Amino acid sequence: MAKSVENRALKKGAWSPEEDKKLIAYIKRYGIWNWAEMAKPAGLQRSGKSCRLRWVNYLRPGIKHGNFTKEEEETIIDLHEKLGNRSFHVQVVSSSGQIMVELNRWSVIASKLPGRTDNEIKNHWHAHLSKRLKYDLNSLPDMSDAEIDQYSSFETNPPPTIVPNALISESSAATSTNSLPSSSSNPKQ
DNA sequence: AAGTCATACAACCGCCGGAAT
DNA sequence: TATTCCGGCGGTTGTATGACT
Repeated sequence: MAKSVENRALKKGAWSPEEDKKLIAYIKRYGIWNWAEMAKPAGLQRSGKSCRLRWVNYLRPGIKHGNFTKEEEETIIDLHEKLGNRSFHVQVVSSSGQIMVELNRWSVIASKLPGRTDNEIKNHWHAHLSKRLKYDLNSLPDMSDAEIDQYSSFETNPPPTIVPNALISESSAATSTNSLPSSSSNPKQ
């Protein structure tokens, strides 16, 4: 199939207020139907991916900007610890039966923080929280490699991962707010 | 005041999975 | 069944801004 979008002369970099207005106006009028095709009639020389990212992360209604609260940071750290793997699956009960839905780490965390986007959480994690955890680990008492080997059982007892088959309702899956296994199911707790 | 460095944030790239054909 | 496209994600990069010397 031929590429449906002309990739030449696509604009990159920061979005201007005019571009934002164009995208918002187009989506208000026609809705989201195909990111790759929408940019051109919207008057934007942007890739579909760029438009989608801009909308999802900044222009979409309800997006919260600004500093993360302590509670939000704790939520991120807690969930990041639980969702160590890239993704997991949940079973969703729909009228047509059970279907499996894949949820990804950052989007799961974002679903727990209304108004926050996965990209914003990811950036905040890399910029702040990962470093903070790193420093916390560095503040642990000194142990030699031999001591670490002696007391660790990583080979036979790897860190726990999420048990994927949490049974959730369709309505809760839509917001993903109740789609995580409870913390009590995590052996680390 | 100017230059340098560190930090924060916006955006891009590459990849993958699902849907459509 | 195979192929192609689109949406979405994680990781990474680029740039603006502030702090420091």
